[in-house]
Amino acid sequence: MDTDLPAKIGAQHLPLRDQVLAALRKGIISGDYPPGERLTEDRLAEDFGVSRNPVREALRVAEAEGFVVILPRRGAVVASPSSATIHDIFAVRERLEPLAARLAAERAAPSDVTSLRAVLEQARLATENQNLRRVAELNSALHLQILEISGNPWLASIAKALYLHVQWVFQLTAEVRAPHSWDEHIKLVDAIESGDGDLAESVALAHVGAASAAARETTEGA
Amino acid sequence: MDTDLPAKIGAQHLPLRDQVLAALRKGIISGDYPPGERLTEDRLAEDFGVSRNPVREALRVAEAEGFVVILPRRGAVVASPSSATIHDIFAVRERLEPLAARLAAERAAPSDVTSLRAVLEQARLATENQNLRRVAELNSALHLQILEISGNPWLASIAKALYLHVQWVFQLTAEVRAPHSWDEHIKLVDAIESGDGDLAESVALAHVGAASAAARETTEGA
DNA sequence: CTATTGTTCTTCGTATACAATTGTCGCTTG
DNA sequence: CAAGCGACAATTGTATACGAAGAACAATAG
Repeated sequence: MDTDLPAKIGAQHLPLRDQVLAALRKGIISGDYPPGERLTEDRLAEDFGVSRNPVREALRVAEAEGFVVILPRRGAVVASPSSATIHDIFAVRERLEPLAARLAAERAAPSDVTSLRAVLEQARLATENQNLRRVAELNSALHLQILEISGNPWLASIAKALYLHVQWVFQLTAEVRAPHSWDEHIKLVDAIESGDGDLAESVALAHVGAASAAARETTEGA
Repeated sequence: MDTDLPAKIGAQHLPLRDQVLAALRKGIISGDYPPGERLTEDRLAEDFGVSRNPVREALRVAEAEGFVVILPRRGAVVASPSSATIHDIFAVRERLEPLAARLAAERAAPSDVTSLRAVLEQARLATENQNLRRVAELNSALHLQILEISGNPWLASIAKALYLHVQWVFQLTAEVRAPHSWDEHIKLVDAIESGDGDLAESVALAHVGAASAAARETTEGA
């Protein structure tokens, strides 16, 4: 059962705590560590084949990111995203993603646009091949690229963290919504290429608004 | 030279790392640890009278919050907020604070409003007494209370972190701007009390927009 | 049968010790 | 005299050890 993460990462000389943090995030998002699961330091240390120190540091960051809650002297448990949490996260996203789209439109270099179009093209191919997993990956890549192009590291960092949580919830609810966002993504890239900030912002708002509504719909009953 | 922070905090049974984190944040914001300063773990451990472990965990969180930059195998240095950083932070704040004001207006209970008015009254007294430091504190308290009233913990957490950075920069540039925001704060609380989300949002936008412009003005040359 | 108390056990919090790496200073050599 | 090489010192990365606090469970008394 030993995950033996150093083998996975390869010869990269990244600090262990970063590898642990990445593995922990992945384990939580993928559902391997389901919400409410107790995460004792010893257990994680054994799972990852490291000592408790890197685990502790990773847990502290995971707490700051909202993936786990740490109770003093009680240990860490995987957070349980409620429908209220989803609602709150989307409320923030509805403000930040449009801002990112606007900034991206105002700053995008031609190379940025070609890069976005490349992702779009790959997504089209993946859609034809019914490879939903790949489509979801490319959707994430598109959003993350737009955040980078915005040129605002703070905005990118915050929105990225929120996006991770959205992916987590979608994973838990087995929601996909990949085909639906297809047209919207094209329009979004078009708007960014045009350099029209207002247009990009409104398109992004409609896009994230639709996703928000869909998320509300699927999680409201939970 | 020993800060001896446990004595300051008192009999509170908070984990050491949290006390270290708070002291570290305070030291950075106050300017005791100026931007660019190297923060070796041993030095901080000695400054605070604890071992390196709590320091390491605090540094990790401080890095996630953007107060320090950690280079692998090179150690931590206090971040150096550039004018671009200020610009980026305010760009995000201009979206989040108005959202918080809107939500606060839509959710505020009468007790919340009386609490806000109490802060406002204290601020008025402090202004009369020329106690600028106290006025700044109360300004912070007002903003933080509105964030809490919004009822969105994610929004509150993110905006709070951004606000800390704004305070930091204002501290570094010796900017005060306390009297200016007086009228705006009254209008903001009025809007929240009225329950008009649109109004509260627009007032907050004008408020943070003014602060943003002032910040740009003072830091642009730096 | 239930409630309360005492004990045990798990788990965290902190400190100390050791290994690995990197930057720096000095020396040598072209 | 400059440039490169090597050794040393300093600092981080990781592991291990010990002490303390809280929770769970069992036993006993009412």
